[in-house]
Amino acid sequence: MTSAHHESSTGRATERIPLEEIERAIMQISWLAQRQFMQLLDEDRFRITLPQFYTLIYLQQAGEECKMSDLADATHQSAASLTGVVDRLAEKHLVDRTRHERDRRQVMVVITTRGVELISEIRQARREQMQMALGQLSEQEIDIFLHILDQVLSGMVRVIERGEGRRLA
Amino acid sequence: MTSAHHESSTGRATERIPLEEIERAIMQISWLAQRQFMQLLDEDRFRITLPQFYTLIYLQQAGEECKMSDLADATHQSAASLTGVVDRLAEKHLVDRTRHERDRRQVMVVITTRGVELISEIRQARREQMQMALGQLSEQEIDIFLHILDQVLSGMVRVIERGEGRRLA
DNA sequence: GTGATATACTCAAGGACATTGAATATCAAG
DNA sequence: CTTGATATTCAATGTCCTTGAGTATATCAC
Repeated sequence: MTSAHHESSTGRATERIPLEEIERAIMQISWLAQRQFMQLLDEDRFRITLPQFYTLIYLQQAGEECKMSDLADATHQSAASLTGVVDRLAEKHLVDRTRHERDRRQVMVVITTRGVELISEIRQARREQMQMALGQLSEQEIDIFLHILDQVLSGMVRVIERGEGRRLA
Repeated sequence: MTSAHHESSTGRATERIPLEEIERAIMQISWLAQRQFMQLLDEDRFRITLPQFYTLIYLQQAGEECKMSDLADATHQSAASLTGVVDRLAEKHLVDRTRHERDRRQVMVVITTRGVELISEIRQARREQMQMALGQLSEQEIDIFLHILDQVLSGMVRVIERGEGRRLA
């Protein structure tokens, strides 16, 4: 799995369609990104998990307290699963749980100052890793890549939301 | 988390460097790709997990039996973790474990015919999802994207191998 | 005002997989 | 034969995923 283009460098007898190549590359990047990021997050200075991290990221971007149900939807986690994730984040004082001012069924979650600081440190460490990984790309390539990544991301959001809709049906 | 470019569409007071944007986009794509793929793999017709899938993919690409230690390295899983993953794959008759012909410490793993078939079906289903996600890209964009993805992947492999080397140090 | 229904979140059970450290079996070198 | 190294598995613990159920609360219809 060390080369994304391995099979294509062999004979051209079987022409590869580019979408398959992209599928494979995204698959490998997703897996590698996940394993690499797990290693980084497991360092002594951080000690959080991927689901915890993405939950914090969402809360930070939201800028204000969130409903558990919105947080679950946005991070594509089930409500049951998210309850435990937020439990562990609260134990680490990275989030606080509060009540909705009017609707007592709803639990609100907000990132703490400590949580914001942790996210900031993690992103700095990530930036360093990413710079190592992407250092060979030209500025033009970076701009094009970014533009296409946005479109890919939009497409993926549509697909996953459709999949979740189908599951609720 | 529904727009990869959300913050950039706000005021230009704080200029974003493209590497940060790429970092964020890759982070989001990784997370979404993982959640989306988990849903697909959990369908009744497949019923395997991400670690199981990537382990099978590697075995299929290897084309022959692999040592457990090589398989662990290539898939970035610990040997202890891989033992359980291979246990469960064997229970589902997707892999077989055999002995090394000379070195009895080594356990060899090979994908079965049934495993190859499952991988094939999953990739077909993935292709359909990816086509939905990427359908809006032009052929030129696809070619450029693929080219850059390969470079990104190579860079990430270097980073993760460096990280694992540091851990062994 | 009451009962029915829906919503929001949590709990419980079970399974998968991640970690660390130890155990066991085997191989190679001297 | 001994010693050190290697390969894999085991055990304990923690995290997170699922499904289904439980509890509290809000809304709706009459």
